[in-house]
Amino acid sequence: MTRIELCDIEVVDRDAVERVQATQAHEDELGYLADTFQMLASPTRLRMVEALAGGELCVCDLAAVAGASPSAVSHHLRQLRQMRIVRFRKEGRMAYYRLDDEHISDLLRTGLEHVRE
Amino acid sequence: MTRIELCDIEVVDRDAVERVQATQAHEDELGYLADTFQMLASPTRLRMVEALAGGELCVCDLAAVAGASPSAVSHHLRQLRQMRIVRFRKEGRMAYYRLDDEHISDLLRTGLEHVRE
DNA sequence: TTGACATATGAGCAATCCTTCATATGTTCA
DNA sequence: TGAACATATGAAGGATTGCTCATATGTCAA
Repeated sequence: MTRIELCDIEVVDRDAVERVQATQAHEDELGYLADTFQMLASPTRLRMVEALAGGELCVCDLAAVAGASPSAVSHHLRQLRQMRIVRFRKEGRMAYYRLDDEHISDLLRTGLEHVRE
Repeated sequence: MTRIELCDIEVVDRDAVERVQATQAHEDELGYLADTFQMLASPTRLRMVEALAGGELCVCDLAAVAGASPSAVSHHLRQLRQMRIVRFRKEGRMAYYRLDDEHISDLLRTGLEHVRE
């Protein structure tokens, strides 16, 4: 933990700061949450997630919808899998992806509402 | 628009692809949405946003809560302002920031639910 | 078994991000 | 007015990202 630059009075409202600090999520939880939002911070991945909000799709069709190469899409899918944004099932040589849970489409919908307001 | 690599059969389920394409958000909207999620994709900014979910704070206190320098926090706040994640009011030489609307705390809550499940 | 194909993955590169340092702006108070 | 201070901002550098290209894996069909 490096020493941080601070205002001379340190904090303006010490009570407010301590109240906030008491309720903050833990470090690792926040890091994980940041990584989760990072997954939604790319237009290509957003197109993929938006497409999957309508139902499962194979990698090939995801690539067509997202306007990206199957390779790029596959790289993205691995990240989305690791962050539990998507799940997939294998059927022969095909892989069908879907959103992991309803939180993801919630995030998408709320985000769209925000940018459209 | 560069030519994209495609599976030989082009798409597996043409109907599904066309159905999805018909309902996708527009390019600029998705770009804007991606930028919005990008704002939530940094632990420091997340701590700031989480803190502001509890009420308004000045830059100095935000820096204390986020464990970052006032300079770094100010840079982040400019971005958050530009993406309409936060609003602020000036009072003398102080600046008090708050979340722009309830969508932001919704995103935070839903995100936390997702990572905690 | 062999060739074609859907998907996955490693390396590498340009672009972007997050922070620090230095400095600027505007306000308060002595 | 001038010093102190809260906040803002530009430049710069190391870290991270998103893509492409090359290649690997596993499946299907002839």
